Amino acid sequence: MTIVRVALDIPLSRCFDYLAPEASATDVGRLVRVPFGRGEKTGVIVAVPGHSEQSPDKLKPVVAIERTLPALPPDWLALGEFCARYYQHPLGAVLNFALPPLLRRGRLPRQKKEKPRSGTPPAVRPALLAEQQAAVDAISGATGFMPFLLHGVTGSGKTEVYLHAIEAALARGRQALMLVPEIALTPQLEGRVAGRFPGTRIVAAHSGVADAARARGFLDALEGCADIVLGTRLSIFVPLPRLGLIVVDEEHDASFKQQDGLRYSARDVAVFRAKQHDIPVVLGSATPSLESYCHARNGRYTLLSLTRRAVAEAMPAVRCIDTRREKLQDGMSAALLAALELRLQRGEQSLVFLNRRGYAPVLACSACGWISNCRRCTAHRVVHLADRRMRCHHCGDEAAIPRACPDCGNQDIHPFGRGTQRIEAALQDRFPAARVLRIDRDSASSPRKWQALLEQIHAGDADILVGTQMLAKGHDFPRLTLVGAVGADAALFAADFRAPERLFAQLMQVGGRSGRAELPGEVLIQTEHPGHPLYAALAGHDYHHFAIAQLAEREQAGFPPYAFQALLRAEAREVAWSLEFLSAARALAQPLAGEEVMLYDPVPMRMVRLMSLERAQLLVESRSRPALQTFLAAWCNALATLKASRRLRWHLDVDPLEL
DNA sequence: AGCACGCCGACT
DNA sequence: GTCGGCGTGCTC
Repeated sequence: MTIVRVALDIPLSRCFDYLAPEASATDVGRLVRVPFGRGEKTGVIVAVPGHSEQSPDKLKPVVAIERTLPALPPDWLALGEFCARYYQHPLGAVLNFALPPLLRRGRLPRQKKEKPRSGTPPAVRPALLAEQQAAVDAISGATGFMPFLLHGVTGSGKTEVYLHAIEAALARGRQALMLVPEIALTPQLEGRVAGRFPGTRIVAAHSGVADAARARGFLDALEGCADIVLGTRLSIFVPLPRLGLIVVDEEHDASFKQQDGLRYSARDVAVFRAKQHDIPVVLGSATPSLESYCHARNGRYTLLSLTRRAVAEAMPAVRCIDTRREKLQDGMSAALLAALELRLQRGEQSLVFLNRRGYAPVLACSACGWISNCRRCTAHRVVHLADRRMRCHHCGDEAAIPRACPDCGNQDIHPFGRGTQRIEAALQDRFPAARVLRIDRDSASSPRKWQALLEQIHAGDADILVGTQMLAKGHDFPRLTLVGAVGADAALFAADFRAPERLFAQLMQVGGRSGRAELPGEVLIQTEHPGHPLYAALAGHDYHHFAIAQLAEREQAGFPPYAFQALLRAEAREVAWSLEFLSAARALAQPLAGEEVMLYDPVPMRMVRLMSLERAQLLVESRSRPALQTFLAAWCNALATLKASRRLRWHLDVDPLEL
């Protein structure tokens, strides 16, 4: 009697065996409907083992094996098994996550006639600079697994390198996979790729794609008829039998790391997958993650550099404005205001960058010390003057702005600090004739509104943009010649050891928005630490200097990438319960952690309360990834047996981005 | 995760 | 005497 081993989407790491009289080894990778408990579930056949550990009388027969779909290939299952092992997540849950929702439910997309893509002639291929050509040659010439770090300054034409490398892969009859950080960036990229490769089947894979289309794309890729898959982090799980190249654009971007469920890093999984397929992988960025840069320096990755802007133009002039001696006007220095005025006179656009939306981050009573705290989170409710409400940016808790202090009745309550709305209002007040446009998650709340704002900017219907990091990514504003950064210092001395890395990348990215076309750009950074090495490196456009200094600090402190980390987090109604669980988990870990694994003490999280749950975490660290992996596997096993683990929510985050 | 079983408090 | 609370255990 044939036995099939099935991975099911339940929070258990083991698989379940079933009887399947007509099954054979060719059914590995097929979806299967099985009885489970009182009901039925859909799972994936991961093996057809000769024997079962389970006593034969306990084995139930499968309901049906889905044979109209092609079986998922062994390498796809192996990818899932790797993720399950590495991220300590149940295999069934990983495979379920990797499948498009429609297939997950055992449904098939309606066979859609392939709409023939217009046979427009390929878009013109701009001539490559020598550096670009060298990068393309290196990537296309790679045989077998080879990770590249493509470090290219803003405007150096990284995308052109990707497209050439993809072209070479297609010419060899292979498929290409390209990952980008955000959905918002895929449509324009899709257009560019489609224009470049007419006659190829391009599949978009991200959460914005409708269920049927997503399943269709998945199956097309699986059957080998899709040539290029383009998408966000989840597209790393699209099966590609002829895969020949993986590209991860903006590889430093935090959105490649999933922050719930299967907490995987699509960038890291991409490298694994390239190794698995024995193909090259290109990680591209103007500000590479220190992890990738470290690999490039120690020779594990090949560094490809694009140092020159493809369109002949200078890098923007970056300058610090020392705000220590000055009385700021609405948070802005005289120098910044003068620079804005100059752009207004010249009819050029400016951008004031400030990573804080709302009017003011907090409302406070001057008499009794009352503060607009959120009822559910350890956070302040932010003043939104536009709709006269105060709102928590973490949980959405909101209320009307009170006329008087809720505690003492004092009418003298004030907003403190400033956000984009306040800067917008101040600028409008100061430059009444200027068209000030605010771009943040409030003003660009839907794709339609975002699109409208973009069109407004491009049409030249805006003089001063006030925006958050939303504006930093992927958009060109030809008439933008000034970027002013306000309130950047906050990240300089933040508790998170990755904060400087993020700040540098962010300022580099937002600075890169200025000075395209023939107009030279200028970046002004308001700071109380004008001599800080981070700003000096930024002014010198010297990523390497900054990165090397940061790596030295990290090595000194024993932080990643010189150590590997995992975080056990717990959340409960009271932080004491979370801490109690973590203490028990730590006790359990003690005998499992050898010399090489370091256990820290459980601590409340920096923002203890979120959505009425109080959180704590326990950091585990090792210089050796294998040692950490071995430990985590054993620990996870033990944790499952801990009965306290069922009374609260907990999860393990391997390679966490935020501590 | 679901879903049963199972043993202790307030209700017709 | 029952209804129902959620602690504990199992699912091939």
